[in-house]
Amino acid sequence: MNNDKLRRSSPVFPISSAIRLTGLTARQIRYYEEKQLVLPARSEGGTRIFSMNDLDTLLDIKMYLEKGFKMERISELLRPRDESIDISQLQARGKTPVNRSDLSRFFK
DNA sequence: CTTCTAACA
DNA sequence: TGTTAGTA
Repeated sequence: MNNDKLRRSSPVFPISSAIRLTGLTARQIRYYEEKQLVLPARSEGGTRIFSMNDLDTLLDIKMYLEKGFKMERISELLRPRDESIDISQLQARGKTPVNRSDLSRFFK
């Protein structure tokens, strides 16, 4: 359903949650935002609010960096996640959407 | 919590 | 290039 897409893109987590859930540092997360790899929303006070999609993206960034990918390459791999792009469009491009909102990803 | 600058390998 | 310390 479309409700899933909405829930997954709803900004709800503060950076402290993102830090604990991804194992990244605040600086790393801000650095990735600076590189446009993640685009968290902002609260009224100016703090970052992450959606589940953002957290998934951060986990992917972490995984790809461990595999030695350049960030430039990672941003290419992550681009298809934009909500403006439909799954059918992804398939037309020969790219497979990753399972999202799988909480087991946050634990090892 | 934020932003910014400078520094390191 | 990716990350960090120190700062305000």
